[in-house]
Amino acid sequence: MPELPEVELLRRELDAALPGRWIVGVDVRLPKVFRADPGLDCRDLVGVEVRSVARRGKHLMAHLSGDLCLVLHLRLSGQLVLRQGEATLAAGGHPVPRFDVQLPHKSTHIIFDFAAVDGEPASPAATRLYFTDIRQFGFCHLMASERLAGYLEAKSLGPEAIADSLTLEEFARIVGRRPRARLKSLLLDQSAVSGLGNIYADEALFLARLYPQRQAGSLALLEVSSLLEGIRAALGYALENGVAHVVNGRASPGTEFPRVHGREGELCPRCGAEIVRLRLGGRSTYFCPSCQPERAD
DNA sequence: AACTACTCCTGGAGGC
DNA sequence: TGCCTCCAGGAGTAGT
Repeated sequence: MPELPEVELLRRELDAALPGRWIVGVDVRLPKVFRADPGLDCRDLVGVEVRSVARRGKHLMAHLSGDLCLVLHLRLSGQLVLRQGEATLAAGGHPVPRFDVQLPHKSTHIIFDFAAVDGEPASPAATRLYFTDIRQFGFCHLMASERLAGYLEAKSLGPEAIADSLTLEEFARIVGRRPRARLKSLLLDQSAVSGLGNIYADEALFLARLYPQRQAGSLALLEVSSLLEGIRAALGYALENGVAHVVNGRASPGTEFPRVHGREGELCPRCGAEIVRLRLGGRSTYFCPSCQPERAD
């Protein structure tokens, strides 16, 4: 599912391709996925220029001319594909359906049309951004730029999981604030640290050799440090080497990343023990019972 | 504070 | 083949 690495890699592609382009049309095919603040609607996007594409946690923010901002959240299965004619200029988010299929299709809910930019032929192939979401949980939200800070504030997002500014000292403080929380739940809580989802939370705990059900308050400082390193390593690996490929809760065969998530019954790449699945808060959690023992020795 | 359960939704998998 | 049930999950909310 799109988590921080998927969203960040998509952001980079969009930020390389969209700024300077003007929106000339918006086709909202599924109204519930397009939200707007009072007094605004999708027609206000026509004639607006994209200035930059930013990210906070798993939220994408397109900063627009006219003091507007479009916030996107992909949730479970959202994806964005930017096409110019047949060519794909940017694509990311949930890998299903594949990025190279014919667009639009029945799960394409919003289409943004862009005008040609300077240097392109007078009538270039149409440039379109397709918002697709099989499960329809993702959304776009149009608001005035000045409203963005308040909007994000209301989400109570914790610090970015990969920010250099997230020091061990601060992370220890965050962990210490929820002493009874299970580690897995803590990592999924966007108000603690933002950006992790089910996949990378499992990977971070595996790298840190920590049992997902450990209570946060039971960690020694060295373990808190390992956990922070595990988070950075799991996210950093995905940002540098390509994102984890997991579909319907199963890791793709033949891949080595993710290492434990979606691999129940497979062998731990570190010690060879069998990877176990646990249901925690209604969510599947995968770990190695040998590398991540219940009690620290 | 921290847990569970439920909601939104579709598509894929497995059972029979 | 087809119908049924279950499962995947981010985040919000309600209840305990």
